[in-house]
This record gives sequence, structure tokens and C-alpha cells, in this order.
Amino acid sequence: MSDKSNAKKQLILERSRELFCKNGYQQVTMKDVVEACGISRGGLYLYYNNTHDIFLEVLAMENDGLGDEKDFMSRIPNDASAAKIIGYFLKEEKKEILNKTDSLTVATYEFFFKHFMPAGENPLRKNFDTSVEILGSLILRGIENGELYDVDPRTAARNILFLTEGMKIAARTMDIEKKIIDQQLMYIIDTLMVTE
Amino acid sequence: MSDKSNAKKQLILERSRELFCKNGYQQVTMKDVVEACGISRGGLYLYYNNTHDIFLEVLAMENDGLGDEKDFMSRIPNDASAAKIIGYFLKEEKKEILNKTDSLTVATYEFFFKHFMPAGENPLRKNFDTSVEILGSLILRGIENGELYDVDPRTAARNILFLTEGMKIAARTMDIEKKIIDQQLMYIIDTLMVTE
Amino acid sequence: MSDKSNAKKQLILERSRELFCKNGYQQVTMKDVVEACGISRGGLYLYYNNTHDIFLEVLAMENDGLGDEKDFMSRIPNDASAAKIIGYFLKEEKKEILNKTDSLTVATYEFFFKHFMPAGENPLRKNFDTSVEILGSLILRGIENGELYDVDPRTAARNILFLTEGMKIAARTMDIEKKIIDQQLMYIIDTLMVTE
Amino acid sequence: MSDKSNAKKQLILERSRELFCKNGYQQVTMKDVVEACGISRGGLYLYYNNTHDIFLEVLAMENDGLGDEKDFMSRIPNDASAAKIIGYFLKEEKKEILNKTDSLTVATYEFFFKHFMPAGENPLRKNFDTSVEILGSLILRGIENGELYDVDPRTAARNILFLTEGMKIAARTMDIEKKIIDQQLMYIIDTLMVTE
DNA sequence: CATGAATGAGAGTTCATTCAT
DNA sequence: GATGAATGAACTCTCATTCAT
Repeated sequence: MSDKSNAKKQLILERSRELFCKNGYQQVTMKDVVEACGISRGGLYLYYNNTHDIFLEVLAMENDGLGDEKDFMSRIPNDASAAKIIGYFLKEEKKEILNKTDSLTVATYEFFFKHFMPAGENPLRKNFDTSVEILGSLILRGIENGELYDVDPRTAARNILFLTEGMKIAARTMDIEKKIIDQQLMYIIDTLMVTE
Repeated sequence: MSDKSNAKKQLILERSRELFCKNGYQQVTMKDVVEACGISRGGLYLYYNNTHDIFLEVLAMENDGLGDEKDFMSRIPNDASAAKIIGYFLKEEKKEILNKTDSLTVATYEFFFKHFMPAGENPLRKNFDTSVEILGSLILRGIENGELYDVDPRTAARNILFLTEGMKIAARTMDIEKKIIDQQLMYIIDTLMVTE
Repeated sequence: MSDKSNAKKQLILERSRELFCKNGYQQVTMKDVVEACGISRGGLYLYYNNTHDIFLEVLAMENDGLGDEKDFMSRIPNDASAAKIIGYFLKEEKKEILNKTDSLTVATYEFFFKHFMPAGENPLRKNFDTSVEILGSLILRGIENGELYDVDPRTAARNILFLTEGMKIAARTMDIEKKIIDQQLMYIIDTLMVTE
Repeated sequence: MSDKSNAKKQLILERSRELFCKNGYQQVTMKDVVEACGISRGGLYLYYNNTHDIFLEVLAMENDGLGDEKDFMSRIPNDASAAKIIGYFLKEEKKEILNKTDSLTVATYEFFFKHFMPAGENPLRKNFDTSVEILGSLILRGIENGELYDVDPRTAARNILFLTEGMKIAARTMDIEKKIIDQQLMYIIDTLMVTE
């Protein structure tokens, strides 16, 4: 594939991403993409045959942007306290929970509602499991340092992740206030951290 | 409205509920409803103008079926331990988390993704807040009894509710195993209950 | 199905027949039918989902119009000479061979080229076999009367039928002159009839 | 035109021939040809502007391959019996009638149905007339030898040719059995040859 | 009230054809 | 010559919605 062709693909993915962020997955039609990209009807089909394929690539692009597990772990200074890092992680999550204009969350849920994938081949699940590993090792370190209570690290990690998923959904379907999110994030830290 | 008319509405809502459970919200068309009900195209429009209206009534019907706060509270024996009741509550939630065939969860999320409603008029939020109240008072009782750790009751309640929401989504988008759900429910109890 | 609905189907079949006669099978689109009938795009789909189905019904209608074997045989006077009847049959075939404006021949061939059907379920073959039977019994009678040479009746019948098929095709693909057709029909009679 | 250019044309014609054999005339698109040849879309248009032109050249190539009248006549030993030669001719025809995978028959019919050509410029008709001449002279020789009945040679030739056309069509639209073809070929010989 | 035929807007998809490189 | 990206016309098909009966 040529550079030009790649550039066009990139354009399509970027414009599609915007559409998915704004309208979710099911609302976006091939026609929408065509119009958003300013290309011809047939032109789009040179690159993608349906929104399903486009979405999967948008999602892959999104995940690429985040870097992988080792990448993340390597950026953490060895001497940083677990609490600090977890705090940083939660702050990032908070942004995502409240970000309703530039997030693929809704589209992603819609996509996987419609195209359910078994765990083995599910990219969402793969991300989740990766996060469990990362967060789990952080928690383990915290426990070893005596900063955190002695809990099962992976279970505690999943607890945090399910909770943030729940808040993402709630923020998008129930109009949950920022204050309530903050309380929850504090609650996590309180239950986890040894406070003398 | 006549009895006959009411019966017809009831039929429409029941059949629509089945469709929403099976296919989600966005997939269901007026045509689907017409066919599922065995009524005429025009006939349906006498009662509902779109799936939006139908869904809202299906949802209202669903909530009516559950009874309201006072109803729930009145069924709890005064001397039941908080832990027991919370355990019961969690068992109910577990059923819902794992129930993928007879649940409106996906359709509900899809609906509110598409038709976002501010907190004040949002029936989902209303339910949530009700649940916070119920669960919050239970937790409060548990704290007063010395069964539970001293936490902010409403915050702890929301923690449980967000967590279960997160697991509902995860079960429907990431193919989460039952075992992991069980671990989480145990984790909640562990973090909340004074043992020893 | 109501009378009105049947009338509409009839209209569709008639207009479609004209289109098939003029343009063959593959050239005719659902859009063509819609326009020829003066109905709406969606309207046509209430009755037929594709030109395949329309064509099969047009063909069935055509065959209904011809009456069946018994019908044909009963119209032949018992004392008519075999030669006379076969002559009549050939005259009819000649009309069909030369009829290029009101005939489904081309469309039919195109249809069965594209949708090949095994003998057992092939309406064209069914017609052919019926014709073999009719023509075969006529020839048999001719032989018994001493009017015709002693040949295998069914084989001779098929000979006539394949020959006329061949001329139909030739007339439509090679621009065969009427004179040549006449010669062939005479040739059949000459080879078959005992001329003292 | 350069050698390279000719080679490209040859490639196009060969691959197109395969497509026409398999799919008929109308089903084959310029896109199909491009893909079958592994050349570029624009590249094809340097040589042919439409499938019409391609098909005509494929057909011309096919006919070139068969050799012409004089060629055929020269291969017949002077002392061969007419019956033997006609028998050979019919055997060849039988092959063609039953050959459904490597034959242009269907495509040819489809082509001339769609693009009807008057006798004067019709290559199919030209072939037909050539065959009438060849077969006619053979029959004439047979008559002169006393091997065949005294019929009009050209008419008898056309009879055979129309019959085989009819069987080609029938084999491709009505699923005619091999046995029936054999009977017909025997029938021709029986009606033509003086026995005893 | 109830029916179901009819409409027309709109999405999907495929290709012949062109054209800048 | 050759490429293949791009265009746009044409067709298929599905529904929400209306309306005469």
C-alpha cells in the first residue's frame, strides 16, 4: 500500500473517530463517513467495506496510541509510592469518565453489544486483562511496601476497573455529577490505603 | 381508554420487551414490533409513534414490577442482620449481571446513550438514587450494629452500585467469567464487613 | 390476498412480461419494473423480492395460458389425420420461431442459463416432456394409420422439438430467413410422411 | 503494435475466455477481467473499452482455432465414406453439446441475444453458413455414392445444424440426459442413411 | 378503532470510466 | 504504456409514516 493510500486510510479513521465519538457506533453510516471525509461514495469502499471494519481499526489505533503494558511500567519511577501511582491512574480514569466529547466509550460499548466477542479474541477484554496486570503489580508493590492493605492484588485491580467502567456508563446514561465521581475515587483510596 | 385498548397496549409492551431483551434498543424497528405483535402497521401507530415511546413505557413497566423503596424496605425483617440483607441484595445483582437473555440492560444503555436525559428527569437516575437510599440505610444500620466498618453509607452504596453496573457492562462486552464476578462480590463483603 | 392485491400482482406480471419480451431477463431490473408499473420503489417489494421470482411467475402464467396436455389432446378431432395435426403444430411453432417482439424465448433462455435447474424441478423441462408426450402420441397414431414412417415416436417428437428450439435460437442470434425456416418444416414432413 | 502489446492482448483474451465459459457473457464485467488478468483497471482500457469488444475478439480467436472450410475439407481423405465423416462430425458435435465447462456456447447466445446482428455481418451466421456448405457437400457426396437418401443437401445440413443447436440449448437450460442426445444422433443417421 | 397497501427517503454496494502520476 | 485511486451513476433493499377504506 502506498503512502498516499495510507494517508487516505488515516484520514478516514480520524474522521470516523470523530463521528463515533459524537454519535456512537450504530448511528454512523458509510454515507456519514463519506461526507465527513469529503470523498466519493465508491471511494470509501476502496478502503473499508463497512463501519464494523472501520470501527475495529479506529479502536486498534486508539489502543496503539496508549502504548502497552511494558511501556507503561517502564515510565514509573522505581521509588514512586504505590499510592501516588494509583492516584495518578485514577486521575487519568476520572478524565476519561467525564470526557463525553472526545471519547469512544459509548461507541465501543455499542459495538460490543452488537458484535459480542468471546474473551479469547476480544480486544476490549485484552485491554482489560492488561490493565489488571499493571494495576495488580502496582497494588502488590504497595502491599509489600506496607502502603496498602493486604488484599488479593488482581481482585482489587478488577474492583477498581469495574468501578470505573460503572462510572463511565453512569456518567453517560444517568448524568452523574462530578462530585460523586470524586467521592468514589476517594473511597477507593480510603479502602485500600493503610492510614496509620 | 377502554379495557380493550389497554390490553392491546399491554400486548405491545410485552412483545416489545422481548424484542428489546433479545436485540437491544437500536435494532428494534416499528416493523419488528408490528410483526411480533401480529397487528397491523397502522394499528401500532394508534398507540405509539416510535420505539422511543415504547421503550420508555417498557422501562416504566419494568420498574413498576420491582416495587418501590418503601415496598422493599417493608419486606426486610427488622432484626435481619445488615450483612445478610446486603448479601441477598448482591445475590440478586449477580443474577442480573449474568442474565443475558431476559434482561433490558443492553437496551437500556443503548437507549440512554442515544437519548441522554439530565438527572432531574432521568428514570434510570431516579432508580439509581432510590437504590442508593435503600442500600445506604442498610449500610447505616450495619454500621450502627457494629457489623460494618464505619464508612459513609451513601458513598459505600454508590460504590456497590457502580461496581455492579461495571460488571453488567463487562459481562456484555468483554465476556467476563462467572468466577470473576463471584470474587468481586466477595471482595465487597470483605472490605465492608467487620470480621473477627 | 385481496382482489385488489391480486390485481396489482397481475399488473406487475403483465408489465414485467413486456419488459422481459423486449429486453430479455438479465437486462430487467426491479427499477425497470417499478417504472413500467408506475408504482413506488418500495411498493413493488410488497409483492416480489427480485426479478427471479417475477420471471418464474410470468413463466407460470404463460404456461397456464397454453392449457395442459389433456386439454390439447381433447381439442383434436379423433378422425383428423396425423399429418394435418402435426402440420398445425408446426405452423404454431413457426409463428413462435419468428415472433421476436412478443415472445419470452430469449428471456427464458437467459433465465435458465443463469439459474440452471435440474430436470426434476425444471419447468422448462416439464413443458418439453409434456410436448414430447403429446407429439409422440400423435406420431404413434400416424404410424398406426400408415400415414407416417415407422419410427420411434418419442425420438421423432424430440427431433422436432430440438429442431424448433434450434431454429428459435438461430432466428434470434443469426438472423435466419423465413424461407429457411419453411424449408426445415417441409423437410420434417418429408422425412416423416409416407408419400406413396 | 509491439510484441509485448500483443502478448498482453493475448493474455486478456485467454483469461476472458475462461470467464465467459464459466459465467456467460452478461455476468462478466470489466472488473472481473482486470482481476482475472492481474492487470490494472486503466491498463485494460488501453486495449479494450468494453466486454463487447473483448467477446468479439475471443470469438474470432475461437473460430481461428477451428480452421476454415478448406482446411477441414482438405483433411478428409477422398475415399472416406460420407457416413463415416458425418459420423465423425456428429461425434464432435456431441462433445460440444455436453461440454458445459469449457464452451462459449452460453456466452455466445447471450452476446447475440443482446447485440443482435444482421446476417451480413454476423460472425455466428458466417460460421453457420460455412458449416452448411461443408456438411452439404459431404451429404451430396454421400448421395452420389448411394450411401445417403436423395435429399436436398443444404437443407439436410441445416437440419442437422439446427438440431444440434437445439440440443445445445436444451442441455444448458433443461438438463437433458446424455442418452437422449445419443438417440437423436442415431435418429439423424437412420433418417439419412440408406441401409441394407 | 383497525387494516394493510402505498409512498418515498435513505442506506448500502458495485462498477464503468477517467485521469494524474 | 501502465497504474490504481477516485468519481458518480445506477441499482438493491428496508423502513417510518400516511391514508383510504
